[in-house]
Amino acid sequence: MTVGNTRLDAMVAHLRRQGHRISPQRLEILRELAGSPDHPTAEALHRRLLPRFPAMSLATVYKTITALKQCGEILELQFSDRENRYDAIHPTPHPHCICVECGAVADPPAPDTERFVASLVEASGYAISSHRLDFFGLCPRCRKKHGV
Amino acid sequence: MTVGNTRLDAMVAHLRRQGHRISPQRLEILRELAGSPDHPTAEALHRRLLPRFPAMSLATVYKTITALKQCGEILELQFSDRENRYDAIHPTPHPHCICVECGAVADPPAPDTERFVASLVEASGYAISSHRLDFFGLCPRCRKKHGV
DNA sequence: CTTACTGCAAAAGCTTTGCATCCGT
DNA sequence: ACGGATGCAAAGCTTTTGCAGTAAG
Repeated sequence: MTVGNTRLDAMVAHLRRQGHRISPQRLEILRELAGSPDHPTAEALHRRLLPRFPAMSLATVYKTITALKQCGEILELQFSDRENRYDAIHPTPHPHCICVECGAVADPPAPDTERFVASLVEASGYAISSHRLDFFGLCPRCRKKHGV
Repeated sequence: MTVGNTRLDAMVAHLRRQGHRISPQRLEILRELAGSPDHPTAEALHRRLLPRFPAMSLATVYKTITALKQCGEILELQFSDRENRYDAIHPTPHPHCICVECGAVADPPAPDTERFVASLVEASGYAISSHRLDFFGLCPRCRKKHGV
């Protein structure tokens, strides 16, 4: 059962390489991120770790996220009307599906993203370096509840 | 010189139809939006209108934006680390280019957006109703400054 | 040992809300 | 006249920052 540490190891290594230190709290935050495909919020991470670190501060979570952003080891999905969501499992830009009812965020089976991005990059006149592709709608579970 | 009022008229009509009233301030906010292809922030709108309405409150701008959102007559580009930007000229989802240096937002000559969106909608399992396609990079002007 | 990290509390930044008054319709 | 709009100020939420103490390397 030593599989699945790849992402964790990569994050730890990259942080160390950048001069960051790995405290027990930070290690657990990274582990939680590496094992959370649900694109958690900072608060959700904090909540999940409180049992293990009853004194952990939410600021510590944010500071770790800041370090990861600086390393390009986490993707931040910004929202102005709710908490940001994070994806440290796939830190490079890719499409997301966001439920307008329950807020769930998922990685859809991405189709020909490459081609689409390439064509826009070419036509834009901008020197594109990154992108964000969000799709809003009802997730499968909320669809059932509404019979849609 | 009566061209270009189409969007303004549509916004006014839609707001009226929803029971909203059109005050002089509100009319000017709508006019400013209809004539601003630069995706202004709420504060930018406020700033541009102050000469005409020295007592206008920023809250009034936000309240008008809220009414427009309710009517689907404005597109809101949310950000958590800077002010939201608004597009009332093209209120339906479409790609945007955002300059990571100066913050400029532009509508690129969109390519086959339809096909891309359709393919993702189909594969996602979500009942997609809307989307947001952002591309980040240097705008033409900032490219020159950096010789990129 | 040096310097980054932690936890707490305060601050910051943008958007929303409450309220009295004003004004569209 | 009725009920929405305005302006001001206060509140709200999420994220960031300052600081003294602690601990990683």
